[in-house]
Amino acid sequence: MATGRTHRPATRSRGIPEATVARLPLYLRALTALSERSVPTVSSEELAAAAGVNSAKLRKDFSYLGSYGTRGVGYDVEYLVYQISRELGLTQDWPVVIVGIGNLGAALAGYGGFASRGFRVAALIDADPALTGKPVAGIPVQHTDDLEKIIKDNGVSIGVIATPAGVAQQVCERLVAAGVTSILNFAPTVLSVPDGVDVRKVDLSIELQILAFHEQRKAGEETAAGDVGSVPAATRDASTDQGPDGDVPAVMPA
Amino acid sequence: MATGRTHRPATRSRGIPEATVARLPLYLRALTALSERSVPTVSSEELAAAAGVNSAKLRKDFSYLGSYGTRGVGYDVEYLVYQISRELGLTQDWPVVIVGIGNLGAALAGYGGFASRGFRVAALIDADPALTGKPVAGIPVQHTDDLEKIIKDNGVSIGVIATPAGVAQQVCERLVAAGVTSILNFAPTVLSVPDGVDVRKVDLSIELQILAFHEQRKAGEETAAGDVGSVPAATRDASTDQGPDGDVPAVMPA
DNA sequence: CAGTGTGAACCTATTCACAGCT
DNA sequence: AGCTGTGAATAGGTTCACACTG
Repeated sequence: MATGRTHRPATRSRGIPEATVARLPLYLRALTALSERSVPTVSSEELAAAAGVNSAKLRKDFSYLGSYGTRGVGYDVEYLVYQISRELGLTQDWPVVIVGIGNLGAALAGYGGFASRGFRVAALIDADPALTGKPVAGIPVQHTDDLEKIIKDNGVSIGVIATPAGVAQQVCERLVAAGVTSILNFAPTVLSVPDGVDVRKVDLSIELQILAFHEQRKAGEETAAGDVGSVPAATRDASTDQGPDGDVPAVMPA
Repeated sequence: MATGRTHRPATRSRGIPEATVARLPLYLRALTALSERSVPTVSSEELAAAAGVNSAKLRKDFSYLGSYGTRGVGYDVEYLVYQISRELGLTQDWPVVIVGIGNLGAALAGYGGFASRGFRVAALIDADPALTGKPVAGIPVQHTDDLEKIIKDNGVSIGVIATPAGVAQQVCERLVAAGVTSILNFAPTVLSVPDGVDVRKVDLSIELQILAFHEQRKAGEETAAGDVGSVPAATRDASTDQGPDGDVPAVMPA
């Protein structure tokens, strides 16, 4: 409990706001779809609609990357795909380990989203000896004892924790000690990490609770229904980010 | 432009800020742990540490709920657990359906986080007839054909989408048409929904990309120690950007 | 013109710091 | 004395609206 690291001194990166970074993957996905349909250019309006954001926000976001559009025309799809990929660091290979191969870990291992876009599952790790050697999604599970060696041999800097909450912190510490500096945490617990390590968390139960809050409110307001102007934001979608560096972001479960 | 946006105070009713709502589940989890250890009271400092936030923020958050603390003492654990639970709507039962029982859907069905705290998996739904009737995590899978009936019979207002991206939008529309007003989306696609429906998304690949962004920057800064100056966001000129000109991608994840 | 790029206004969230209660 | 509750200050993010450009 000693380290109550909850600060995020992490140098306010020059440039790109965190909220923008969190949306880049969204733009990239929309652009990739356009690219596959061989669409050559898009306007901020069209792309924004596809990504579910408003166009002013999108233009502002892109302006942080540079001036990649053409006035009167729009953005070159291929070019933007490349620029965003580069900005996100997806032009390189990111080996990832998944620790905790239960139902969730196994599902993650098989998830296609990993394979695409530069992420590669370098290893699956679990503490259960019965699993050791058994292939999950085509990858043999390795034992926790070898965690440090696996991390180092594969040059892994991103770790995914899908263990029970009770062991998440200690797994986290071993990952960090072995050299991991980014962690995606699916365990329902707050991880404390040293400065310089990023943690993002995905928490199903938190997401449901947030939905329940709004759901309850809707129910309560039915009576006070005032047909008046519709609620704002059409294509509104849930917030997303909030993930400063080493501390409490809060989003997505799984 | 064209869009006649009727500006409207989103935060109707005395609103608890969205950012605060997103943290309440975190506090609740920490408080529940304290409760189980029979700790009677906590200070904002202690609770904040357990939840991984700073104490001023926590106190401010609680102040939106009312004055539930005692100056000079702290907060009564049990009382706070109750107040937050009530605020989040967890004192009632929320039947939930999961649509798409693949690896992920099955993992979600088995996830303990559901059971606790008022959420109950009312049904599992999948389009594959081969799955129909087969129990997953003890619950028999039902066929998509019966989706509307299931929603209505169970009074479901929260739906979880764990289908492939390609069918997520249409599943979403059926859920909404049947009466669901809150959706937790695990499919990597942007859902568009009518006003009044909340969508929260959980996207593994987005999270990884955000981590990759920061990871890349860490690597890049190892050399450039002094990041002092900081370029004014505005007026940034291209001279400092890595020249994208000549270098053509070539290898790009599709 | 159509559509980008961006200052400026606006809104939301975090942090500070201290008055006020127990 | 200790700790909450909160106005005020600050920082961060979004939206507006329009000058400017291809």
